Order: sequence, then structure tokens, then C-alpha cells
Amino acid sequence: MADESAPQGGQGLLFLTDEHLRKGIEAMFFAYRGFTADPDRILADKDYGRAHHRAIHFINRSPGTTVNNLLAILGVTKQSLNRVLRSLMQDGLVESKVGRVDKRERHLFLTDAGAVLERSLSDAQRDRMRMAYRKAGPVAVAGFRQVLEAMMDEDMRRQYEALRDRGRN
Amino acid sequence: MADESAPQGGQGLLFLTDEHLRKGIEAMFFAYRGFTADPDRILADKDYGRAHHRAIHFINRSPGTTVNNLLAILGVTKQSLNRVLRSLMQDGLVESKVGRVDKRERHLFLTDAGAVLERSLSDAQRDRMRMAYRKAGPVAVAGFRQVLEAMMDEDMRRQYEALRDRGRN
DNA sequence: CTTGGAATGTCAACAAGGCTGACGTATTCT
DNA sequence: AGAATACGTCAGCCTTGTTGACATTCCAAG
Repeated sequence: MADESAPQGGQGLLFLTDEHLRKGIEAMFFAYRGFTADPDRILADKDYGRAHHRAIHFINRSPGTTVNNLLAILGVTKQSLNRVLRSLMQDGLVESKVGRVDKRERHLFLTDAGAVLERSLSDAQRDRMRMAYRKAGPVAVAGFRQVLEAMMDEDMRRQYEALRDRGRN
Repeated sequence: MADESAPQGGQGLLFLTDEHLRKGIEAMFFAYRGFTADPDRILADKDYGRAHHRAIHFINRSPGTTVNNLLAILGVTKQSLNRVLRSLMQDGLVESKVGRVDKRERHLFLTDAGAVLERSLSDAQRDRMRMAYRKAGPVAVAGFRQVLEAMMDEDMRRQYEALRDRGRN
């Protein structure tokens, strides 16, 4: 579908040469650094790291999510996540509530203070994203998303799309 | 330049909503996991990690580069890089030659064994990239690259483009 | 020519944040 | 009642980032 490679006159696969692919790999490497740079700067002052950011992001995204849920999304072990959650709860940025229907579950929420931090982090990251999007234009952005989605593993893509759906509530 | 936003009938900036930007952020997060997953698997067997991969990649890319040079590209401290280089040299994957003109400098090269490992790593990563590119098509790929480049910091972009040029030798 | 500063790279020690393994507790399911 | 699930925690390990201290080399000013 959408085979727009024809215009390149018989060389429709030029974009698949090793050289071209390597440039894509390096672009990914450098861009990811830019992608995380702004939140990292904010977090450095506060004794938090990227791990805290990820937890805060997805708790904000899906308030009331369970620990297990978060584990699956972040792709880390519960011991690792627990270390992060413990410090966030001690500092009053995240709170956990015992589940009403299943009391074994803990549902996670940002406190007001947590929401403030989340906002400052995501503002910084969105600003950069917005700049990049504006500079590249909507057609490029559509392509950007297409390639990223094609790069994910199957199970990652499922989680990514589940988030996309749930985003509406 | 290239303002192709017009076709969306007055809503040319729809792709800049917070919601849309957030999806881009999450796509970046999940895609990067996919991006590193294959080399990580290969390296796990060998007592090496992502840091080793990065060093090997850029030494292969620019043979004879100095430690300082590599430092700037990788964006880590020299002490951190040194640990990685030491183990790679002990294992005979990388060798360093004292500079002829400036004896303070060490010029880095992959050995044959190092080149073999590099090949297996970059093959794995390229395979995934190739799949994604093929699936998305050349137009999407062009957009992908445009957005990534717009996401980089100024100095990263310079390094990225310097690599691009030097790639021809 | 010497000497002091800058540049380059090495070694040591520490912290963050991954990991595995083992275990305890509360709750739910069969 | 017993097995399975969800969660928390302790202990210990590894990778990979950090800073600090130091050796070597080069270069330029005196």
C-alpha cells in the first residue's frame, strides 16, 4: 500500500541502502538525546532521573493504573520500579490507593505536586517536539510517526495503541 | 519551505495539539526500545552493553578517531568511555595507536574481531530499520529524517552532519 | 632552554538504575 | 483448604554514568 517510491525512476529502493539506513540509525541516536535532554536538565536539580520521569508520565497518562500495568508499559522489573515509586510517594508526588474491587491492587495517582512536576516536564518535552514538528511540517510528521510505529515490536505497538485509545477519558 | 499543511483545509496546525505531540513523544519512547532491542540481545551474551555498542559503531564509522573525538560524539565523560575502551582493548576488539604527530593522542581502530562484532550488531539494527523503512515507504522515511534532525540540539546536529560527510572515505 | 599551563588519557571510588533471586503478606480464585 | 495473583522488600550484582586525582605530552612565554 501507498507505494510512492515510483517517482524515483526505477531506483525506488534507494532509501534502503546500507548507507541510508546507517544515517537513519545515527539520526535516531542523536535525536533521542535531544528528546530527553530538556526533562533531564529539570530532573537533575531534584535528585530524580529518567526513570522517575517515565513513571510520572504514564501515571499521568493513565491515572489509577496498577503497578503491574505500569511494569508492562515500562518494561522493567517490579523491584526497579518499586525503588522509583517509593521515593516518589515519600516525596508526596504519587499516591497509591488500595483497589476497591480487588484489594491486592494498588492504583496509582499523581498528587497535585506530582501533577505540577509532570506539567513542567512534559511542557519542556512538548516544546521541543512542537518546534521540530513545526519545522518539518505535517507531511513529514505523518511519515515520522509511520516509521516509528513500524520500528516497534509487536507487543510494544499493542501497548502504544492501547494508550492511544484510553487517552480519551 | 515545503508548507504542505494547506491541504487539511484551514486546520493545517492540527498536528501541533498537545494530544498529537504527546503521541509523538510516546512513539519516540517505544520506538527507541525497539531500536536498541536487537543489539542489546546480542550483547547480553557477551558481557557488553549499549555503551560498548556505541563505541564500536563510531570507531567503525571513523577509524583512527581520537578518544577526545569520540567523547564529543558520545556525550559522556572520558572516564566513562575509558572503562568501555579498556575492556574492548583487553578483549582484542579495539586497538589504540599513539599519535604520530601528537603523542598524547590515541587513535582508535577496530581489529578484525572487532569488525566482525560490529558487523553482527549493525546488521541486526539495520534489518529492523530496513523493515520499518520498507513498510513505511520513501516519503515517510524522508519525513522521519526531517523530524529527527529538527529534534536535535544545534551541536548534535553539527556532529551528525560531520559524520555524514566523512562517511565517504 | 626551561618552566608552567593546557590538552590528552588513565586509575579509583561512588551513585543511579537496571537485573535476579528469595521471601512475606494480603487477597482472590478453584 | 490450597494454589495463584498482586504487591512490597531485602540482598547482591552489573553496567554506565559521575567527580577527583594524577601522569604524560605538547607548546609557548620568559
